[in-house]
Amino acid sequence: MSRVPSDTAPRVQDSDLRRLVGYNIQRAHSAVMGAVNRVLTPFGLRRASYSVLSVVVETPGLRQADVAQVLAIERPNLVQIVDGLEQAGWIMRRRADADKRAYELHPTLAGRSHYTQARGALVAFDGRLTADLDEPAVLALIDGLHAVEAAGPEAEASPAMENGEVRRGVQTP
Amino acid sequence: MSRVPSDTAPRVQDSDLRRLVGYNIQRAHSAVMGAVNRVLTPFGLRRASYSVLSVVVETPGLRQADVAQVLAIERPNLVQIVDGLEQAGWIMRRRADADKRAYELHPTLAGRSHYTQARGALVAFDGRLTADLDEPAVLALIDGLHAVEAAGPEAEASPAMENGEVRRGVQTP
DNA sequence: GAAGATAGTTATGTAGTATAACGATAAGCG
DNA sequence: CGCTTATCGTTATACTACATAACTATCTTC
Repeated sequence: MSRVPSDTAPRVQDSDLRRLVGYNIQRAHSAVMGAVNRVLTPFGLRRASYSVLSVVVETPGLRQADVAQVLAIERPNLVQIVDGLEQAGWIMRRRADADKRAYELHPTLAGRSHYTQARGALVAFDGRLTADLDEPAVLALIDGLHAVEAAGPEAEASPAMENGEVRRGVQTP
Repeated sequence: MSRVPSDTAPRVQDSDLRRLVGYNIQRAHSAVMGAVNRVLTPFGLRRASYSVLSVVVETPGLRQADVAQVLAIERPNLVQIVDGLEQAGWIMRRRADADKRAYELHPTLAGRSHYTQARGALVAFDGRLTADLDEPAVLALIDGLHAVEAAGPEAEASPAMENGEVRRGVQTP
């Protein structure tokens, strides 16, 4: 070891990026999601199917479009997820009497039980993620993430995109 | 319109998921990253290439493997990113005299300038993401994300709890 | 009853990321 | 020294998540 720049301190070479909330979200996301999947895999679930099962157990009778909106996923992608959950016997599609196009989603008994078990494992894992934080810090973290999520769509309207065009090269690296 | 189950309040149907830090990270991530890309696109950059350019400007002379490690991306994926940045004239590959296999990455003058401009736009956008939070809240958010990122890999080890583990954080009733 | 909107579905595309394996060079060890 | 093993950059490839267009059946509206 011991080559290159300054061999003194363990300098962090992404300190510029670390000031960006978005970069920290991305790093935390990629550091955590693989592990979440590995927690859910033994239950035959993925992140998306777990979240759908959660919503269906929590609020039975929602239609697929409602679930898609709640979870902010596209309806086409929801179809296969619901297929999988239904074939596993954890939820049921029931035609809505008010609207013969729509399906209401209901959990089965097995689905409720299975969700409870998976949730136990996932909540335990999630708690370990924040083991180094006290409770106010965890609440501040969740609250901050929620605020960022809410601000996300609106923040990209460029209010102060003054003068000069910056683009020079036409590259796309 | 107005057909929902109980038409009283705008009930949140993912409250069970909202207690999970991981879920909030995922939602914030998907709410923000598209916008980040749209901020960077006018500069001919993507999230990954921006982060590489940032590290190369901040710490010139790192080798590709070092950059990959700093950014937690796989070396194969770094190759095309460096290709793009080099073809755009923003960074250079320089053979390391100590190791004829390795390339040291250095920013060009144009690269430094371009990075400064892109960073301006991105920092402005990132600030808008947290416009609803005061500064302590932003610091708590970043700190919490960093803690989660650090805990991520270790948190998935054994479901078998070792000795007295203090369970803090948010629990389900 | 016709026109347009909506629910679920199918097919398909794209971006991000991960893995295996290769040639070239380096480092370790007899 | 010569052999083995490890590392650097690279290529090719695969998989996952996510997004869009368009179809059908039905609903809504006038």
